[in-house]
Amino acid sequence: MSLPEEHVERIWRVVASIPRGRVESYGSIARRAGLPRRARLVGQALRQAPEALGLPWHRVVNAAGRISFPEGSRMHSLQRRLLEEEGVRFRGRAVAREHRDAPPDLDELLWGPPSRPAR
DNA sequence: AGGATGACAGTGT
DNA sequence: AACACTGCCATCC
Repeated sequence: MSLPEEHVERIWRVVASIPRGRVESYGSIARRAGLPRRARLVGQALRQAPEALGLPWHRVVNAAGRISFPEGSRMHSLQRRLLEEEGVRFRGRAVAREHRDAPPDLDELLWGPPSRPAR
């Protein structure tokens, strides 16, 4: 089986939509691309992304908020530098919470999205 | 053909 | 917080 070009492009689009100064996890990106539970595909799609696209690949971190390249590797330091350059701060090895995707709160889980029309 | 390998994640301890 | 284990799936020997 190969990774359908269609999937790859949806992933690229989602990554392109991550605003400056914020980060998003592989899993979250996969979900938003309509590929739930397939976080690994995000990494693969990113790996084969042409440089010319100018994707903000550095805004993609793992679920723990940490950079997935090995510590001390070139890619790791590059990613960290790019993030810090756009104002992202770290707490230890993880991106500070203020830059991560907002966790769904209990109210929303129980009551559903606020956009639902009131009776 | 089949096992190892990842730019991962969820759950359990 | 750090492991260990399992699910995941395209790629690469």
